Amino acid sequence: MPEGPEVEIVKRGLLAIKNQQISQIIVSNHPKYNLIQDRLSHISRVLDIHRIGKFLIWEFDSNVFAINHLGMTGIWSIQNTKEESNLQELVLKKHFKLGFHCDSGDFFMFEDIRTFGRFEIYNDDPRKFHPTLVNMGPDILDKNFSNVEFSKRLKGKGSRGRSAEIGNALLNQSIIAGCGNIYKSESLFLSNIDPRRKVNTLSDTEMNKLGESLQIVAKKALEAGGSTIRDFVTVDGYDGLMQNEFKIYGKENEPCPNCQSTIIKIKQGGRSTYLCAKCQK
DNA sequence: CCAGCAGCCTGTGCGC
DNA sequence: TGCGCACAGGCTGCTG
Repeated sequence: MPEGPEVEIVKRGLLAIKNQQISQIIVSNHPKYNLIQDRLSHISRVLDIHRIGKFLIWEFDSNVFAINHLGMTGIWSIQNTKEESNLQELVLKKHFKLGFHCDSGDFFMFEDIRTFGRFEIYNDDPRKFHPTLVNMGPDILDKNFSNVEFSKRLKGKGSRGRSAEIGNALLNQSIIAGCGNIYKSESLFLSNIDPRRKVNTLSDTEMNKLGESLQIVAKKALEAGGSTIRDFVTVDGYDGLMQNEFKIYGKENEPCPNCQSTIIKIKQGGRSTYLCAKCQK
């Protein structure tokens, strides 16, 4: 579901839980979740929530951490439960997975339709040792984003460079963190680069331009409150507006905003990719 | 080390 | 109205 900017927006909303007193943790019976109840039994507060790429890292008291990923359809929301019946209703919802009930009455609830999401408990900060997190590439929202580091990872370690298509490489989080299928198409369009180009054919100038474009698109998405195609909403239930700003994503058969030629849709690695074959070389 | 692919899931929208 | 199919914003683990 969400890419880096959407996860950042979710994180900012969730920070409302910081330092609240958690009175009750409710976990669904789903096999992916039913074991975490015990491992959360000693926690009473959230100290902080961090984002790394599309992952949220929850930092609780008692030295407990969680790796939380929204997958495609994970949704956090803040619900009011002044009446006990409200709470019962919420936890019975079909895709309810996990919830933190606070003394204030706030109920922080995680739902996940396709259960691609995760909430896994650790006794140390997983950013220090979890391979996926340790190897994460530069983040598209990082103010100190390094084009040098991005290019280095894009080129890979072999002398011949990567043979993957750039459209696929941008979904590799160890190359660039926080980019997903939508912003992939948007930033390649902004860079005038054809998604089918092999990474090892890109010039340094093109890589730099791509690095810049990724940041421009991500920043714009963040300011627009994220993209709501289907499921994404803020924790307060608001849709994003970035989908109204798309230049290319989802615009098959529509005219290119630059040159008016017809936008095409192709399959790359099983995913839809949109491009203007005239503008993107 | 790298590229490609199946698999994990449910819901929706389309054509027939 | 119902059925089958393709598709959906992501990641992991396996193969070669």
